[in-house]
Amino acid sequence: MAVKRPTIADVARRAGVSKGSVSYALNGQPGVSEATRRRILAVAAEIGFSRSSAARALSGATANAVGLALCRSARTLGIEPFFMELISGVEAELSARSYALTLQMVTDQDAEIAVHRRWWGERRVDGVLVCDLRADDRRVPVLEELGLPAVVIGGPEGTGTLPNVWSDDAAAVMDTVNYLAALGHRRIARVGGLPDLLHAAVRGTAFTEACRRLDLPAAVTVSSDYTGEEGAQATRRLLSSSARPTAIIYDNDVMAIAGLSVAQEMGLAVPVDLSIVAGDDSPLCRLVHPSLTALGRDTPAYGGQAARQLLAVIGGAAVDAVQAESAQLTLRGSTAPPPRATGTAPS
Amino acid sequence: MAVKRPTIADVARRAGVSKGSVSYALNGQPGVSEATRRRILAVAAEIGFSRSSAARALSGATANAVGLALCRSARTLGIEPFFMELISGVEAELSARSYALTLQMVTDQDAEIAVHRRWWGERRVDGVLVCDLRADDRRVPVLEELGLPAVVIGGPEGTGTLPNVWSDDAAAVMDTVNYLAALGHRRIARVGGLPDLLHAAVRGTAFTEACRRLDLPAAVTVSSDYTGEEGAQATRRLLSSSARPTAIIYDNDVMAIAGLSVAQEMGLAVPVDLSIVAGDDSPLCRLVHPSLTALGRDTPAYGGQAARQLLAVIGGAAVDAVQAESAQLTLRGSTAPPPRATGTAPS
DNA sequence: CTGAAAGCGCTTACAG
DNA sequence: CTGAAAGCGCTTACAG
Repeated sequence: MAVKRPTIADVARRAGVSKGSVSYALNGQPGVSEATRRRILAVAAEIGFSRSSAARALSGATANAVGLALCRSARTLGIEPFFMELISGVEAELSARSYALTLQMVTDQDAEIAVHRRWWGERRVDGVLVCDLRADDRRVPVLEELGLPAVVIGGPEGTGTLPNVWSDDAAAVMDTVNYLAALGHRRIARVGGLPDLLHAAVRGTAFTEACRRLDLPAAVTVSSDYTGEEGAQATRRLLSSSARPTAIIYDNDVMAIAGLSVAQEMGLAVPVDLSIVAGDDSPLCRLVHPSLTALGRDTPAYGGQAARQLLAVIGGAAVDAVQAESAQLTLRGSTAPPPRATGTAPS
Repeated sequence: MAVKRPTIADVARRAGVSKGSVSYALNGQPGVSEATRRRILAVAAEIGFSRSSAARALSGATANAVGLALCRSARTLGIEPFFMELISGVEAELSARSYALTLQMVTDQDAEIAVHRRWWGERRVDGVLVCDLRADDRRVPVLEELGLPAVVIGGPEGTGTLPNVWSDDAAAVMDTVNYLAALGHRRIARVGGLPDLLHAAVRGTAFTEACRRLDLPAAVTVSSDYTGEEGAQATRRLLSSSARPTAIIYDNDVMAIAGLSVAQEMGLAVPVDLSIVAGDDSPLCRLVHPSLTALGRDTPAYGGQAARQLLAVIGGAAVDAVQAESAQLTLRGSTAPPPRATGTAPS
């Protein structure tokens, strides 16, 4: 038996006040005495009243919703812990402030832009979060033009006038290279992510630069799409080359796990013959044997930070870029000094 | 520079018709000539008009949104491909019909019920999807009472009058046990999920029943919370017991991977000394070495099915339970006949 | 501090 | 087929 939804008029009638007073009481605004406010709130709670989000949105208030469009396939999203952890963090922050999260999957940047335009036209969301920033990202100017509050998760470059939350990926990669070099590795390779993504490019540049500084030869980077398949394929190629690397850095956890399997199939022991570092830490890295040394950070907290910033922008605050903590290297069982036999002899 | 959002009045003015006509044209309803309809749609497209979702919702139409509350921690959600794949499937179906997905994380069933009540009161969603059905699930009577359209992902028992999408978990488990028994395994154990969850209970019962029919001794089930930690712990316990199982069935993929690592740590070769079956298939199962034999199904399609059903309920259709395909066993490298030495001698 | 009223942008009977 | 108008449930100036 469907229940009838109470409206603000029901509350007003039962409390013996006008609808306006109920609204003021609910919004915590002046205009009602403390006693009246209490009575109104009690009545509202008693009859289980919630204000219609549609009516609130229509009368000029906000939609109380934030949008997130994700441009990855179902399979990639499923297997990458990163996004779900990010979403969890975002959502926790939003729901604490009674904001809803509206999620949409898109297939490409054009579709995402269309979604943003539609959300804006429909007034469905008060603002959006932007992931996977690309070089000359076309979403940025559109959001600027629309005036739709937005926060970029990424950067610090390429965000236009939009505020952003970012972490220093370059530093994290350099730390990793330095650590491997300190162990004695000379031939370090990297399996990077989609080269179009700005953060992947930043990491790639940092990797090359770190290797150059340490005077390491042939800092090979192979690009991939973050899937296990491509991670495995890249690993096979690297390990079959004449100057086989003694350490490989992967841009995420899934590829690192795939790389570990490939090494094992090829009869290489990890970490004795090959060291592996996963570029994202997640519980997956502790599941495999040996467990993987990984670059980790608190992804839910990162998402929460972005959500807080977006709510501030929506609230009209002037918001600057926020730098989150950099990823930290957690040492586990997949890294060790290189085998002596395969070390490059000093010339 | 923020752009002004066009309203239906802007379209009406430019097209030289009334607002009512624009509405009819946009809704594909009779009341406008074909020529007028075309002109109106052209104008709407030209000025980038989208109807305000708030205004539509307020004037009696639907919210065009569907809600999903998830009761798992950020970490669990992140590492379990199942939920993100389910969400992807749901979302793909919804966005094809211009419905939004509103997502919220909750900590327990009370919180979830509160969210459902609030969504209903706010008219924020037109219906909800219900996951992780429990015995005597308290969400069911609440949704029935509110009359909020809902579809349960699970069952077939315990769904009350709510329609549901389910797959035959019992059959899948029985298939698995039969397969392992056919390989020659006699001591099969199972690492199950949260015993409160109805589908975990169904699988547990099916497992016990299948073992009984095949006259297998000691069909041990250890319960867990689906995390790698508990999966590893349960595996250690099972493999340390005097009558060590020669095969273990895990209720998801993450625990199976954790179990594989534990076996390797304990010096057991998979599948020579121990066979492993993962109760969920995902790309993770192909990443590890050996790859895992797994019970798989098309999870995005399952979510899509649920979404279609919910949209039908929202549309006022009488909707029955839908049975999705059962999970199918995909044979990979983690299953083989048991070691002969450890087989139970015929008495 | 309180009440009556306009208005947000749609949809939908209701007359023409 | 078309137009004028009421109404959805709120918020918020505006008088009292």
